[in-house]
Amino acid sequence: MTEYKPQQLDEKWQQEWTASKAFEVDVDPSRPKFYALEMFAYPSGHAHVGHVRNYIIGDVMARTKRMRGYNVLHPFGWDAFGLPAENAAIKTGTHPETSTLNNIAHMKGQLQRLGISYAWAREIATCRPDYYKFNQWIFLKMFERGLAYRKRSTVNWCPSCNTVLANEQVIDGRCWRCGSTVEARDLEQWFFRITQYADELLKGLDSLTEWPEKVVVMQRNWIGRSEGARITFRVAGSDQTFEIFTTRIDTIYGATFGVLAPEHPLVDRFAAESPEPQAFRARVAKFRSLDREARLTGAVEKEGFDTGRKAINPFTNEEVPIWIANFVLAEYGTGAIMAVPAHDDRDYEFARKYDLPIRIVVSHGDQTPASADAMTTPTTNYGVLVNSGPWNGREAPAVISDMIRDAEKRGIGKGEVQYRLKDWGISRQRYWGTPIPVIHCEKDGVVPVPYEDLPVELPKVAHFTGRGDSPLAQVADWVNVTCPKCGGPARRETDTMDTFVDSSWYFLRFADPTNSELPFDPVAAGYWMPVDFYSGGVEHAILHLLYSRFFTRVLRDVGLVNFDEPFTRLLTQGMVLKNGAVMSKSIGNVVDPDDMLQKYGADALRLYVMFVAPPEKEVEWSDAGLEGTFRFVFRVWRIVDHWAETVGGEGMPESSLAECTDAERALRRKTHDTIRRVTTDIEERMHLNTAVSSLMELVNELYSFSEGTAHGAPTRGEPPAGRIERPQTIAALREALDALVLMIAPFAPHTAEEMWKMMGHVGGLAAAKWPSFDPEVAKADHVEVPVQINGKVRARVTVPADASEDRLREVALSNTIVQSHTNGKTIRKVVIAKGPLVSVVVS
RNA sequence: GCGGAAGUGGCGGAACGGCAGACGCGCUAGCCUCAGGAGCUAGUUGGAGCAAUCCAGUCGGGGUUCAAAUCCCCGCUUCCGCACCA
Repeated sequence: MTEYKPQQLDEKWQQEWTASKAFEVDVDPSRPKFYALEMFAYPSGHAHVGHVRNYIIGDVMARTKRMRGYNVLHPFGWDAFGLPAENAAIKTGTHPETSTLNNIAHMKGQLQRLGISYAWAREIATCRPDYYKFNQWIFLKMFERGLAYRKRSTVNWCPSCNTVLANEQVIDGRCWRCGSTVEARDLEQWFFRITQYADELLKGLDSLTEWPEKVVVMQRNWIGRSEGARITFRVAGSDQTFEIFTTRIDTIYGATFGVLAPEHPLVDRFAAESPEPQAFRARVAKFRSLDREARLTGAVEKEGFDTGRKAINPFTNEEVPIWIANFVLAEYGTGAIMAVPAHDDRDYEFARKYDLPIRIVVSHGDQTPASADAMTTPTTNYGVLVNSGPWNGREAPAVISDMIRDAEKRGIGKGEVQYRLKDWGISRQRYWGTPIPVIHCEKDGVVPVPYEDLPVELPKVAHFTGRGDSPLAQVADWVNVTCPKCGGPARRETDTMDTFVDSSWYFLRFADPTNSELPFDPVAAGYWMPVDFYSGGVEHAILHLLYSRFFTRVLRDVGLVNFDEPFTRLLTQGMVLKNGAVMSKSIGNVVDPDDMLQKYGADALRLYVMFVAPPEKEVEWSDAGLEGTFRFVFRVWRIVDHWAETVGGEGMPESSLAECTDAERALRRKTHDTIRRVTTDIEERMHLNTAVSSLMELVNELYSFSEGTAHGAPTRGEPPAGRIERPQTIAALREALDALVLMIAPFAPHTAEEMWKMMGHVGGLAAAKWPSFDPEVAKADHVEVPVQINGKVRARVTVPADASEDRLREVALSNTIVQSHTNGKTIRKVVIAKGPLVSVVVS
């Protein structure tokens, strides 16, 4: 018996694949393409099994599709810019570039030891000038189109990372990366106008039928479209006005006060005009800080004060008080609202607290309280309007569009759509990122760097302090330049780009990773894109995936691509836990794949990770489970080794089903049944766990079948003797073993390659064809059909698998057990159901 | 509060309205072995029975159907996302 040494097989075949460039590909319009991609990696230093689960999932898909005849692009790269490397530099003095390149080298080795079939010739790293040059190129295109712009604004500032965060990067008032409490700061920032694509990004979600519903919903909520109206209120006794946004204009007759956000522009004017400006401002300031504090802790106490000013409701013409309160958000809508306490939870809470008037204007029949005083909770559903002048008796939603039309006619408002989505702030006051390619000239202002001067390369900075401003500001000979327009003295922009810019288009770069003129060749991208199968963590459900959809549309408008959606099918893989927690260095529960490779080899590890649960589910790591799949690979190895000499070879002996014994027919049937199941489990359902279990069943069947032959099943130290002469037996075994080896290859590629050779085949597995499914064989043999009487299975009958329904009915009813149950009763119905199953109904 | 997903053995999980618990882990017994944390065979939802077999059973309660883990309604629980978005 040939000894099974997984570690040696890993090494042997990995070298072979590299030498033969087995996974490198070129554009080939004559073949169907398949683009399999896993979210690229941040080079943190070491990949743990949680990370590699994702790469194995993608590799199973890529290897399967390759054997199915597709021209498969399966590349990998590094999301190499980012704060951790810079923070490490501050701590240890190692330059971010040095540590990043070291980390990449180590992690690349890990992935290669796992046997992931990447086209390494296409490897990219975002920190290389040949990559980030095109971040800058795309930035300039966006600048030309007004999609990149600069504005002063209050931003989220992380005091620990010393940089700005996008709204998406603030979670519960804390930095997504380090968990520090985020502060507000006023800074000049660069923004990408993603809001211009808000509606398109929202509508595009409908076409993403192969994305998890959950991710689509999260994006839809994030974009947060709401239809309503913008209505102008005049301030009584002045020419000042302010606008409010509402989705419930039907309740406007119940607006008993107005509320401004503390940051609303009118607040400063009110303060200035008030008798005691100082006191006024102090109160506002309190709400501003309160607002922020409240949002951090989640303890939300609504507070506010009456400005003493009145607003005129343009529908009722009555004067209502204007308040300032912490619960109105400056960033959303117009930063001001009409408060309708009878029909809005927040307004109701506020009105009760400060004893403001409540007026019911929507009736819900019996449910409606007799008076506002009797009201205990606001009613927020649509209903019939009351106390609403000419609109009484009308009903929402129909009345809403009529009221908007009326407001438009009278010039006091208009219908409007609001989005929760904000423009994307991309400026970061850090070193390790893409320099923003603009120059600030005293005379010409903001001047874009000319295309021919790209890339603007990062200068080598020797010293990292981690204080305040961008480290780039201290590199004088880099910062001080001449203006490209006037030749006068000028300074470079010293902020760098958010690293999410890097990851918003990298999937396109893989189509043409060495292009020095353009981000990528449109023809190459046209062939490979869109990504057919994309997998990664659900933590990127909003940020990365939304930005990538945005960039794809921008590049479409620039003329580089001709499609809208970059990722056809998305799989969000679940995390791997150890002792109930996500693996992390600080908890000390990291499972290093290299330890597992040492002990069991790549194939057992790959099989285990695929088998333990469906890919999208979270899993708990188990050493015992890994032992189990190791035993399985060993079991496969032994059965192949046992028979290779006896039944191996190319071609297939003559064998018709009719000549087969029952056992041979059963094995052939199992083989084809397994082919069907494994193929659909991988390609259609993405149930990689059940694909593996089907293969285990086939192996079990092979052992049972072997028991029935003169050679027996493989046991330790008993090599099979002699040859099998019967062609039907050879055919059944060879067919089953070939199919097994081929289908296990995506999961256990090293072992499969070796077994393929043992079976006497020439040429590697990548070039071999996936076994083909024969439905005739799959349904051969007799089948046992259960017979149900009044919903309960009472008997089983055996019929040829191709028996007609009439024949099946006849056999079932003649069965003795069935007859004992139906004896003397009227048979009302006999149904032949799929399954198959005979269902008899008696009275 | 709003939105989403899900509740099946000791455990991970199977079952695209048709024999519930495939496959694996763990456990039990036997075989083999100098030995085994190796291998092979059998068993493993609960209850009754020597047994063939029977009864109950997929969070709880109703319903649709010849047939429900699966579809519908009500309730409970868990996980996840958003969270003062007007």
